Amino acid sequence: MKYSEAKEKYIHAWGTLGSSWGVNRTMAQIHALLMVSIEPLSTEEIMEELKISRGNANMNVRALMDWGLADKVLVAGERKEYFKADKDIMKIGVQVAKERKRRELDPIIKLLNEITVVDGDTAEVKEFRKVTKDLQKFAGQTESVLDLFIKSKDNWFFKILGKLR
Amino acid sequence: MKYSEAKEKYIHAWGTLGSSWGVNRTMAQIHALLMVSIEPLSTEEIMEELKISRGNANMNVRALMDWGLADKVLVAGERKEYFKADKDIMKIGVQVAKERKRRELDPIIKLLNEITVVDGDTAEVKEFRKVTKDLQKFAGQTESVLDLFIKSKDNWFFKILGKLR
DNA sequence: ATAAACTTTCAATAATACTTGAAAGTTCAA
DNA sequence: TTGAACTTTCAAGTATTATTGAAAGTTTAT
Repeated sequence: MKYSEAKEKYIHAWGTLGSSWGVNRTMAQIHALLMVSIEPLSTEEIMEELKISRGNANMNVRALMDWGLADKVLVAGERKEYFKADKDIMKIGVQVAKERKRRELDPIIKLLNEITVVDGDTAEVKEFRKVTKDLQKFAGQTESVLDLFIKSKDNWFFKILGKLR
Repeated sequence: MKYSEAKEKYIHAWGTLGSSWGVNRTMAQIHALLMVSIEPLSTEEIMEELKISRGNANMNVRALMDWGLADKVLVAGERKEYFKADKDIMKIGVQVAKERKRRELDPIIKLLNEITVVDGDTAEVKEFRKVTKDLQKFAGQTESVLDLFIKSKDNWFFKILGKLR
């Protein structure tokens, strides 16, 4: 397969995957682009490559930096800002896990803590309490796993997987 | 907290969570509703409770069944269909993992297999190959973990977690 | 066969999310 | 200070996705 074709497919696919992961398409595409480029890219270059506007490029590059998935790179003697992505896939995984935990799991845990103290003792309320307590437990376990993953310096996750098989 | 308030918050939150998980809001809300109700619910009851149209209720109930998260229940002597959700949170987790793997991971693995055979040996192409191979490896490992999780009869995931801490 | 009870479909509409591009803001060298 | 080089903002426009509701389809009892 030709490089240009492969690159295009890859960027496109990454965008699609991103959208089913709560990350918007363009942000995922910029990330994909930075992942495979050798040199850091400027906003101009990103705009050009992905055929997007300046505003869009700017917003999504900032979002990537928010997520800890891209960094500014200053080139000596240049005013322009350049951007690069970390290419270590495990680090990316950790970053994404961290962000999603913060944005999604944490609020859910907070909510569950609030609502499991619902008053009453009708069958309905008992059932509600049972279900939400189960969810709370599950959320707690998930949190523990994610915390371990996030804090892991090396790759315990897959080391364990190796032992299991 | 009053039951009605707690229930409302819970359904609302579940809907929000759902949307950042690739499941649409209404589908997640119907699921939340079925999770806490003691009896199976009819389309009418779902419409009433969530203030949604018949078409919407019907479509999303079907989607839930597609995902394996809800089942039809036939009540003797009734024409109407009723629906219930499995309340075992681990089973739900497994179902969701299964569906998402099929819809998201599988296509990515397929794509990576295609594009890692890109031809050329410029620095650019070499980098591309390196990055996509890493992704391929990561995707493969993720697949293995998911498969283990999906096939697990009991809860190995958290048993191991227990041993780790 | 008919009709009542119920479910499904789908074109139109509404809601949401994304993108643009030009104007405003910032920084810095001279 | 000025103005050129660059970045950020945001209102308006576009695209995408979800929802409605009425009509068409299906099933079952009689």
